Amino acid sequence: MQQVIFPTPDHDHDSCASAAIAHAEELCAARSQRLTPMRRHVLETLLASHKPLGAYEIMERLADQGRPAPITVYRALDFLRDNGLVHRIESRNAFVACVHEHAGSDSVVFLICERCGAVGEATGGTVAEALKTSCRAAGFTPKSPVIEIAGICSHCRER
Amino acid sequence: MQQVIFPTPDHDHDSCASAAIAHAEELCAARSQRLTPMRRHVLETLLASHKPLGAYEIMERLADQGRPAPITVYRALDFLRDNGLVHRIESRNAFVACVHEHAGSDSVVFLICERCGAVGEATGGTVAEALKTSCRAAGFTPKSPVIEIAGICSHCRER
DNA sequence: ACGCTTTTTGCTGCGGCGCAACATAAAAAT
DNA sequence: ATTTTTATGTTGCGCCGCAGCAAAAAGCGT
Repeated sequence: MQQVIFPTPDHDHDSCASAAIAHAEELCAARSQRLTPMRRHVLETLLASHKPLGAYEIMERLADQGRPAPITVYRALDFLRDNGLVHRIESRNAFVACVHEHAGSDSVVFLICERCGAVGEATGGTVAEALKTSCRAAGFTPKSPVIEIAGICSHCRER
Repeated sequence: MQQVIFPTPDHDHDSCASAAIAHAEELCAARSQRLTPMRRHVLETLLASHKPLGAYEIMERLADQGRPAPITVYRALDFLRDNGLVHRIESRNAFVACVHEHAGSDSVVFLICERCGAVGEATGGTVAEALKTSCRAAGFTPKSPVIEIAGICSHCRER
């Protein structure tokens, strides 16, 4: 876990969100995928919160632009996930915007603060290696590791 | 991941189930917790399947003894989880009986076969260490790691 | 054995999650 | 401009998970 990205409570949401949007735009252009208004809105909503949001919560936050149906949000989320722009937090039935650029299909470790709800994302170098080795030993061919750790983040701990 | 327990398709369900029940009985006795008929039925159901089951599927499999309400199953599952006899598979909204005896609060790695649905349980020695170290580096205080890996088990791969 | 407390189970009801199936609209391609 | 593809809207439904209260069962002291 070389690189840990934990959003500080006081960082500049706006700039990091717009950077992420810019990245999403590039990426979609490069793949000739379409970052439609709907998909963009969903991504922006997640970026603005910096916390995991349920699909229905995303719906509500988009209510001003004409509240979309659940399925619409799920479809946008599917698209964003397929393109590595959003992750699903299984243990929360929720979604977060990805704040770093994935090199291919890295395994990612999520650190979920139980107090403030923030989600830190870490590229799991050592951990991924250990997992791969262990899977091989078990004759198991892994596809998508889900690693989610609940706990208390450093900012909350200091209080 | 020193010890990997993946149920072979041809192993003796009955004997491993009865062993697990015996263990559950001892453990509850030692803690003066009550392994009531309902709780025992739920545990037996999970042991008999050796695959993750949703709460509602457990319900159906108990229908012959008078189908319990969902909440009843959930309460039994809560009890069994509290005592480390059952795990929840977050990525599946389902539950599996624990087939090995946990030494305290080990972190466990679940290997979930996408083809046959079997769940291998592995004590995550190396992985757990790597995770702990990484969390410390990030200033994150971990509680309960959730590690679930989807893939293909060795038995299915050979076909 | 009796009442009292604690624990467990049953019952009713509800809200969140996730998507299938079909219809419509918008964008790309020819 | 028409056809083809892709995205969004609409309707509806099934699963998941539990709150809140009532009833029953198990432990406990006298």
